[in-house]
Amino acid sequence: MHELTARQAEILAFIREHLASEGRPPTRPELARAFDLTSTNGVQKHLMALAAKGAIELIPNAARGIRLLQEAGLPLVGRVAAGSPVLAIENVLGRYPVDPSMFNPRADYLLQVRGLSMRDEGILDGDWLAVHRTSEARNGQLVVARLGNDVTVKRLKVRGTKAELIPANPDFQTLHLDLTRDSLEIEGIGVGVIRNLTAAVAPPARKVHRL
Amino acid sequence: MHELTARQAEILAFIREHLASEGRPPTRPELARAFDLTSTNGVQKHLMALAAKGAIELIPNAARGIRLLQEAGLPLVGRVAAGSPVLAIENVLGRYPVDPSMFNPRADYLLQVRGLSMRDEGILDGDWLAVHRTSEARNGQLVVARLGNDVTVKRLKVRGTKAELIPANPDFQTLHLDLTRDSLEIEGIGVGVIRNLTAAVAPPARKVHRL
DNA sequence: CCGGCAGGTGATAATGTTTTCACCATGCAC
DNA sequence: GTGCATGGTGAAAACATTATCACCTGCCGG
Repeated sequence: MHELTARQAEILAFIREHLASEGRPPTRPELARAFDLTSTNGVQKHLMALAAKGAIELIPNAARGIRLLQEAGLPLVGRVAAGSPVLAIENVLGRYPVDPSMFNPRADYLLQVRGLSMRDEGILDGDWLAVHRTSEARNGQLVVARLGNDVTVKRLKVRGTKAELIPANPDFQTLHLDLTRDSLEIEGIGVGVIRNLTAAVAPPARKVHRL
Repeated sequence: MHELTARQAEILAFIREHLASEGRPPTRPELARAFDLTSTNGVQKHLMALAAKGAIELIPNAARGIRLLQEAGLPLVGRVAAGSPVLAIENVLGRYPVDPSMFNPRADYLLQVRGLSMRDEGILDGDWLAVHRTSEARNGQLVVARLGNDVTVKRLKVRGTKAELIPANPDFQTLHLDLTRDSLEIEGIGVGVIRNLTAAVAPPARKVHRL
C-alpha cells in the first residue's frame, strides 16, 4: 500500500470513527459535510485514491459501499528478528480481532512472549502481551525494551543514570544498566495480557479480503 | 427487551452476520432476498418489531439505517451471587469489546476470577477468564463449575463416578467429588485469559445506546 | 514553463433505499 | 367467534446515494 497523503489519512480516520460510532460506513455527502466540502465529488476522488492505494474497497452501486481493508484488529508480533523494527512485516504473524480500546492506554500491537522470565506475574510462554507503543516509561511499569538486537519484557526501575530490568522469576537475573554507557530503547509498555487456553493459536478470525 | 419470535431472531442473526462479513448493515431488499420474501414490506415490519423490542434501532431515511443495540462485546461477570445463574443481571459488571471469535471454541462471557487458586497457571486475582458456555467438559480442561451455591474455576479430572477439581497452587486443596452423591454442574470451560495491566478496570469502552 | 498530481466546485443522471399505501392469511387467547 | 399479534404480497412515492460529466487551483519536479 502506497503512503497516504495527510488529507487521505484524515478521511480514512473519519471513516473508521464513523464505523465505530454509527455502526455503518458514511455516505459521500456525510463525508463532504464532515470536511466542509460543497461537492460530493471531492470526496469521491479521495475515496477512489484510497481504494487505489488499497486502504479501502469501494462496492459499486451500494449505499455506504465502503469497506475498510486490513483494519481487523491488532498485529501479532512473534519473535523479533535481530535489528528489525518490532512491527516489521517479517515479525508479524497475523492480525487478531482485539479491540485496541480494551486497554488503557490503547494497545497498538500484540507481542508473543517467549520464555518464563515474568512467570510470577502470570505471564507465561506464548502469552500475548498487549503493548502500547511509547518511548517513555515510568518506574515500575512493564516495558518492552530493546537491548542491542534483543527485545525483552521486564519491569523497569530507574534511579538517576542507573536502570534495572527486573524479571518476575527467581531463575532469572535482574539486568543492571548504566544509561551513560548502555543503550536502552523502550519500545512500549505492557497494558494487557491475553492467553489462549485451548490448543494451538487459531488463524486470524476475520478475513481481510473478500473475493 | 421482550422475547423475540423465532423469525425475528433469525433476521437479527442475519443482520449481525451481514455486519460482520460485509462491514455494513443490510438493506431491506437484501434482507428480503435472503429470506425469500418478495416484498420489502415484510422485512420492514420485522425490523419495526425488532426496533419496538429494543433489539435494533432504525435511523429514519438513512440507507442501511439499522443499528444493533446491546451488541457490544461480552458481558463481564463479577462475583456470582449465591444460587443465581452466572449471567443473571445482578452479576454482570458491564460489557467489554472482546471479540467472541478470538477464542476457540467461542467465548460467551468473561468471568472475573477471584483468588489465587490457579496462580501457577498464570491466572491471577482479578483476571478475566473467557468462558465458553457448555455443560460438557473433557478431562484436563479448565472448567467453571458450580458446587452448590459456589462457582469455582479449576482443572477437571473424571474417573468413573469420581471427579476431581484440581487447583494450580499448592496452598489450595484438590476437591474430591463422588458424582453419585455430590452435584457437579459445569457452567462452561475456560478458553482464554485477559488481564488489564494498567490500574483499575476501565469503563466499558463502547456505549450501547446513543441519544 | 509545462505536465502531472492532489484537492477542489457544481451539476445531473441513474440507481439504491426507505417509507407508506391497501390488502390478505394464520394462529391463539379471551 | 372476535380481536390481535405475527408474517406476508404488491405497488408506488419520496428520498438517499453513487457515479460521472466539465472545469478550476496550487504545488512540484524536470
